[in-house]
Amino acid sequence: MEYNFHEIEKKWQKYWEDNKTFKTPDDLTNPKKCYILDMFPYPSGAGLHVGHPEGYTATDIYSRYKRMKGFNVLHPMGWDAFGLPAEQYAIQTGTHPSVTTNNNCDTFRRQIKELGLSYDWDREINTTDPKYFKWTQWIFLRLYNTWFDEGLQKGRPISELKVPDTIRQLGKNEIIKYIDSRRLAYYDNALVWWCPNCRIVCSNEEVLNDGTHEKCGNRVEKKNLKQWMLRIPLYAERLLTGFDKLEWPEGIKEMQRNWIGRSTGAEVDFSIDGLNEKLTVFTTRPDTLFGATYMVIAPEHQLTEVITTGDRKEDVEKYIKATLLKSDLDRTDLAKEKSGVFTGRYAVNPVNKKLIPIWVADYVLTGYGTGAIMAVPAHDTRDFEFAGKFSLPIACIQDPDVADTEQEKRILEGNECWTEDGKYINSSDPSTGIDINGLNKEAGIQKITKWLESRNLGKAKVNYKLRDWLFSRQRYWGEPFPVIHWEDGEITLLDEKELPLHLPVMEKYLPGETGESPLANADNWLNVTDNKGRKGRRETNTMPQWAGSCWYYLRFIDPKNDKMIFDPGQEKYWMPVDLYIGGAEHAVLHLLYSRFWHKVLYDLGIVSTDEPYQRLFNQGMILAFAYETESGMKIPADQVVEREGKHYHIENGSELRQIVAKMSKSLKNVVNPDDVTLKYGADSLRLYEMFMGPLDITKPWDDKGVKGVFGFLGRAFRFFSDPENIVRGEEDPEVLKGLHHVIKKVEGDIENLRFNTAISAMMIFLNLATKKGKVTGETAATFTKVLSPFAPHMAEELWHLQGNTKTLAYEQWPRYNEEFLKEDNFEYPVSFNGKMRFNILLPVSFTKEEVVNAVLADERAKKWLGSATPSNIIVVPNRIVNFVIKN
RNA sequence: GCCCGGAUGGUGGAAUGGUAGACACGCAGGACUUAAAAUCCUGUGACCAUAACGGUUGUGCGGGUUCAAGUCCCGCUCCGGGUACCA
Repeated sequence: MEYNFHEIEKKWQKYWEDNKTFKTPDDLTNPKKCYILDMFPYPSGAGLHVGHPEGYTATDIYSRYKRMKGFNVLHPMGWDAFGLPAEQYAIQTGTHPSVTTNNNCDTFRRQIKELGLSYDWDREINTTDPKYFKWTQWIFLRLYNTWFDEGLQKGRPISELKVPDTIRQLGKNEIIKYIDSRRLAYYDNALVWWCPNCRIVCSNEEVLNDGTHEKCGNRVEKKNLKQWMLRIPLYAERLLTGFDKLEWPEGIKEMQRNWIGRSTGAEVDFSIDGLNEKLTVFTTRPDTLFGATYMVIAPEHQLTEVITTGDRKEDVEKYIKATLLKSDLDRTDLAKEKSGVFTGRYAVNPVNKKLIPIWVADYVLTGYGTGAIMAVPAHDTRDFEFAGKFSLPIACIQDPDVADTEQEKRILEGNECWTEDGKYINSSDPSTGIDINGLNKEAGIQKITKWLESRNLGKAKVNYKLRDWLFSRQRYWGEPFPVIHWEDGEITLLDEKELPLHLPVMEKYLPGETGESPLANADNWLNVTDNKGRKGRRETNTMPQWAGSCWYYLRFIDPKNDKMIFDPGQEKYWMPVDLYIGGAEHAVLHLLYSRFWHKVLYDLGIVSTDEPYQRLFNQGMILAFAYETESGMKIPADQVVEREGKHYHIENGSELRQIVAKMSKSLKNVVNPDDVTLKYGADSLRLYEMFMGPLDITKPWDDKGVKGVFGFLGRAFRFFSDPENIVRGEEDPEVLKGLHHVIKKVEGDIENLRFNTAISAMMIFLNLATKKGKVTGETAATFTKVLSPFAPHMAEELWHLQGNTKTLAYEQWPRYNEEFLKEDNFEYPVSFNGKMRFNILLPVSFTKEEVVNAVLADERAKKWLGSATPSNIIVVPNRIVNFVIKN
């Protein structure tokens, strides 16, 4: 029978849909459960590209396999549908973003269904649906009403926060201020990049070197905007320790650890000469205090103005202005040439009471530590560079552990920077009573930190790179904050019962010129009056796209519940997510934010697990071939012709190099899954996506490769659908061995997400079966089951042709029998000094001695051994024989 | 610069420290066909050699550990991703 994939695929997709084959079981008594999740997509107008089906196919195979293994499987799909493109389109055309979004979702849903993925479509969710974002807003209320108890390392309801009496005495305003300062969500000014042309806040990476916006080329400016922020750094420690139990790729854990950026050190207070202020610095090297010869504060530091003396004001102000104009990248670029100005003021070094000058420089950042540093040029490369440029003193306080005496001399004289370990010198002062001379780094840090703490001059301190999360956008198409700002300055949140707060319908979606969200123009929606006549305005910022994706896995558990965020019993059954697959581009942000929310919900008793995603896997990017000339000029794929495996320019005939690059319109190398499905069918697309290589690596799409798996499916179908090939009676032992081998191999490979080798094992079996020409009906049925997670349409069709009337989706996964896998003989590779020379077939039961004797009796061994006597003979049973000959 | 990942035939890739190149693409030859496509069969790392057998070499580069290294260790080169002076 010919392999008519179009007909087969249409037929079974309809069957699955009509019969709701993949509806999640309601019976929660089955102890075997598996929650398998894809990172849900943003439904762009461009439709699916071949990168999407990679992860989706992987989870689909895993889901189908787990069902056959008797698991209750939860495998849902939905849309992360808030986002800029729909809003931009609305600005241009006036079409409401929900219309665009729904159209895009329809396209995505159709395309995904055409791939035969076994989602439970009854659980589809959409982050832009008010029934969904009602609960996103609900979580925001929780964040706002939670504080972090550092002692218990746990989030707690704000009602449990004790306000100190000293604050209480200061009155209502101070109490509110205190409470607000402890909430996980707070409202504050934040300095952000603003593009006046696009009327949008830009991220650092969107701002180019020359200070222009990468999207429009216009100059951006720094703007202070009122923003919602989330105190994620409070959870830094929990986010770090949570990794321990998780089955995540080590590299991803490492990237998140680096992002959180824990560092230990000390905070040290410096008093300021002539002012009743102190300057606190964070340092990882309190041991180098004696080497601190100047200080630097960030231009944005709140004390900069106070510290600057009259005669220096002009210079400092000029410098601050210049800094504000630079993009962050610019600031770092100029870092090669460090810049800074003297404030005219001096600080007192607490260890020796020496006066050291205070400078302002943009290499010190406000966002990290305390925004001020003590500079130790002799032992910090940045400080060394800066001191060199501005002729500041360099005091070496550590005799370096270095063998090179010339280098040692340079370091001691302050002509070279030393950041490694060594023995302290010049590090004592009788007047303050501290002496660490002779100690090494570790001991020095300990001693001086203790000394600082005993004198109340500083304390040990852990610092994180992780910063507060800027959690608002000046956009229309996002979740509205359930927040009202009253005329008297009070901020209140809507009551739970008032949710969801809908987005108003508008005619114009353009943001305001001043950085205000388009919502500021929705007068009817915006202005509110309470029952006492007090006037207020709703929050006009909306939440970032992260909000919806931070918790969607929880809603899938009980997506239609309109009474609660989800049913706790069902949550307890399904959580945590057992397998989570998505692109590595979300390695840090999405996963970190999502873990943070989850931990807050856990602390509040809303979810039952501390971590959301037990096992994580990142699929690699799919690239495509592209072509370039000898000189490296890129040639669009439609201008390239292939002859005898080589590539030539269609016009001038010059030979081109095949390279691997990202798919892009300009290179004309974008692959659309619809084209592949049309030509080869969904099963072939699925199979090729998996056969290309390991799931986690970056790999190029090759249309020719699809032909390979298409050929395999065609051969398989023709062979197993032909009654002449299916016989009764005993199975051929070789076929039986092959069959049980493939069951075992595919099973192990699916568990380890190594689908490429599973497919090649199936190819090997098919090659064997076709060579034999005949298999039993039982073998055919078993192989059909093994193939079914990979090529489900074809497998259902074969299953049907084999006389079955029900779907095979819930058939039991075949069990392999080790007995059939046993070999009688093993073909030993025999090597001499590690070089393989020949093979010899011997019974597996042979002892080492028997093996050696059998090999020595072989003519070929005599040839390689010659007259020499082996000094050693290594026999690894059923693996290798190696003769060691010394010459 | 730093962090993470990678480098194996013409191509994608396979290989618990134990026969490097499974499986597939491509290519070459053959069968079928008036012909092509499709399908099927055979060969295919490179080099040397042959009537045939065979041999040498080979996993980015240089060292090392080991009876044995694509795999482990040290030092590099190049490529991809992330990040931007993190005190």
